[in-house]
Formats: sequence, structure tokens, C-alpha cells
Amino acid sequence: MTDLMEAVTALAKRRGIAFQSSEIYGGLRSSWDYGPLGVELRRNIRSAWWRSMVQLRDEIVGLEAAIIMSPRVWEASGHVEGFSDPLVECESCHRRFREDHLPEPAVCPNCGGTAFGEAKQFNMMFKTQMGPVDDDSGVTYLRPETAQGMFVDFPLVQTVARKKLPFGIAQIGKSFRNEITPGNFIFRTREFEQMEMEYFIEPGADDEWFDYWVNERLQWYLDLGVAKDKLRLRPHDPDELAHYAKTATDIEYEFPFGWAELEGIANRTDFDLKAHQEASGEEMMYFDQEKDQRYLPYVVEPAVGVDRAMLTFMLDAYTVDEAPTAKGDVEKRTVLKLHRDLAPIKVAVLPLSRNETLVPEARRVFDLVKSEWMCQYDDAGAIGRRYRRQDEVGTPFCVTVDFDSLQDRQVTVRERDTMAQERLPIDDLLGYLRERL
RNA sequence: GCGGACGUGGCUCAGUUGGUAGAGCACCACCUUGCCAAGGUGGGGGUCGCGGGUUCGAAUCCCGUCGUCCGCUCCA
Repeated sequence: MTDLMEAVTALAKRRGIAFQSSEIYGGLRSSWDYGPLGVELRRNIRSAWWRSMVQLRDEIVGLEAAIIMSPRVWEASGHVEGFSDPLVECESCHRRFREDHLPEPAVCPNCGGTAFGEAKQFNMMFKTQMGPVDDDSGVTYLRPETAQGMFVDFPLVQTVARKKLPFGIAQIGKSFRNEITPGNFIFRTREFEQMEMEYFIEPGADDEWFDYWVNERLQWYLDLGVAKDKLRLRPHDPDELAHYAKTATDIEYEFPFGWAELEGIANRTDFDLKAHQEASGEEMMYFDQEKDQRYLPYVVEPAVGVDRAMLTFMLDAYTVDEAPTAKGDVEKRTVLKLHRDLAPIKVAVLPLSRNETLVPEARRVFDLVKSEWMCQYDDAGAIGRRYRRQDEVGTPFCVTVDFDSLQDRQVTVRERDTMAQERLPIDDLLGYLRERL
């Protein structure tokens, strides 16, 4: 593992952001738990996405569909079929190939061997059972994407929302895929959380909207402070497209392990609505009053994982600054330079010392700010050490209450990135912070 | 799933040819009128990933298993 990846993974564990699940039993591969600060970071990521996707728009609405849907949904969507690959293993070089992708049947493209093991069926769907009877009659699946809920519910949601096209449905929720190789911390896990939006549009307008959303989504990361030179767009080659996509572009981030997909924008055409219309027999069309036409909308979909975004934001924000110490030598200072909207804790309130007159005053300041932001009160240890603790988790502001505060009713606000301090009246504190948070 | 390496307190590691676990950092408490880590005193925390075996006795040997990392494979 690379140094940066190690550093961030260690920080995540040390500070209770993310750590392996079921650790007391030796852990479970690909499962991660998110601790107190991780929960806050994830809430902030979801909120930032929801704000840009739903709150600030009037043509996109939200949905929370069930994780377990009718198995017929997945038959119609192509996932039961398309999510399944027959893999064979060459018995001489032990490489694995998709049986249907072998250029010449029964000849290993790698070593020329002709002996293959029996084809094994790999299915990415999480199969489970609905109801207490333990047989195949209750077989259901955990959704491998949230998207199908939005397709299946499209006619209803579109009607009750009273929206014309273009019209979007956004959803945040867990999805499950039996990835062959999970790994790289929380980059690829079998249980993951998606933020997906299906944008329904008139056929023919899809290419234009596709470009629009690619740019819109890229801008989202830039607005949240992700380094521009670490992001790039990568259009998919025709042969790597998903079974439902006409075109697709990945927003890639340069992770320590290489460039990899952070978010995918796909032009899903009318593939899904058409499939559900045919399989269910229900009409999935949109009636365009202006044109007096009935048609199946096309769909452009931006889809990103909360976990993947979280990893990106942490990696991108992780910095080690050199800071001069009081003694004159140089000290390494770890700072998570998260965008203020993402920082798990916005303000830390610190009495200069654990003094019996300072503590109550600091608590009052804490009570003042905690009603508006996630805050932390900390009076343990030296003041410098407490600043460091907050820097490490990206807290933008520290408010320090000292002995003068008791007399002049002023506190010191210290900013994370510049370490600049400003003295201001307690009465002005909320206003000051509101302007900057 | 295949090949290789690894698995000792939260972290980094030490544990000699098997004899019943140590350090530093971190954490907690108290002291310190103290504004950017590493001051003083005291304290909590490990059946050495888990299970089984060999042995009078295993963190140290054997088997299995779980997990991690690297490479391959796959990645809708």
C-alpha cells in the first residue's frame, strides 16, 4: 500500500472515522464501520450532494425505494442475466477468463494451454430470501443499484410531483454487489452507498443533457475543493459499456493506487423504462402535452458512491504541513484540509486550561455555538495538542476561552489552514462564524 | 479464485535454541495562569487474529481457518 493510503487509513482508524467491521472476530473482508466522525463526514457528503441535486433545483425530487424489490425487477433490468459471468481457469497458468470472451474456444490466450477447469458461474447479485420458508420460492435480491427504484416508480413520482420533462429523481441508499475483488480500503466494497439521479428527458435531447451533467458533476467536486489536476474525464470505449448504456463517461480521481472511477455518468437511453414496460405490461410513457405526444423518455444518470467520495475527499484533503515550534525546530503537522461543508466538526471550543472559572465560561460558549453546528468541547491536555487534534480531523475553527475572556468578554478564534488568530467579542462570535461557515 | 508475504496492547515495534509477555507513542486522572505536539505524578489496557494438534509447558513448532498487503484474474 502506498504511504498516503496508509496514512489516511491509519488516521481513519485512529480518529474513529472508518475501521474494519467485526474486528473482534477477525474482521470481515470488504465490510467497514463508520465511527462518530465518519458518520458526520458522510452526512455532510450526502447533504452537499442533496443540496446541489435536489434543494437548489426545482425539477428534481427525492425518493427512497426499498432495497429488496420484486425479483422480476432484476430479471427485467437485465441484472440477473447480465450480472453473471461464466469464468474458466487455465489449469497450466491458473489465469481466469470469461468463457464467452476466449478468442479461440479451449485455448488459453496467455500460455496456449488447452486444459481448462469447469466453468464457474460468477454472479454479482446478493441473493437472499424473503419470508421464513427456507426454499427457492422466496428468493429475492439486494439491489445492486438504486436506479431501478427510480425507473419502476417513474410514472407515479412524475405524476405526484406534477413535473414536466426534463425531470429528475434522486436517491441515496445502500446497494450490494458481490465484487470479485473488493479492496483499497473503502474504494470497492460489497456493501456500498450510492447517490444516483435519473434525469428523464426527451429522446434526442440526451446527448446535450449528457454533456451538461458531466460538466455539472465535475464542477461539484471542484466546488468542494478537490484538486483540479487530480480529476479527469474518461469516456468509455464502446466495448466496455454497461448493458444498459449508450455512452458513459467516468469522472476519475488520481488515487494513490492510480486513476480510478469516482463517478460515472451514463446515457441509459430508454433501455430501463422500455424493459419494465415490456416485462410488467404497465405503461411507462410520458405524455408531452405541448407536442401532444406519448413517448418513453431517455435517461441520463450521474452515479457516485458515498464511500468512494469520502475516500476521495479524505485523500485530497490530507496534508502534512511543516510548522515551526516554539523551540525553533520544525514539526510535522497533519491537517485534513476538508471543505468547510464537509468537515465533521465545524467548531471546537477550548478553555485555555482546565481551570474552574474558565471551564463554565467555555461551556457557555460551547452551548452557544453547538445549536448551529457540530461542535466539540475539549479541555484535555495542552492547548497546542488540542489544536493538533482538531487539525487532524479538519475542524475549520477553534474558539479559545482564556482568563481575559472573563473580563473583556472576548474569545480567540483560530483558523485551521492559516493558524491565524482573531480576537472578538463573544456577542459577535455567531455572526463571525456564520459568515465563514 | 490463484501465487507470494504478513497478523504481539489504539499505533509502531521488541520478545534469544518453546518455559507462562515488554518498550515508546497514544489514552485517562490529578498538578502546571498555560495560545499552537512530545513538563511532573499516577492509572487503565494484551488469553500474542481465531480454532485444533504436538509437548510437562507454545506468542514461539504443525494443521486448519479468518483477515491484511502485493501480483494475476474480474470489475456492468
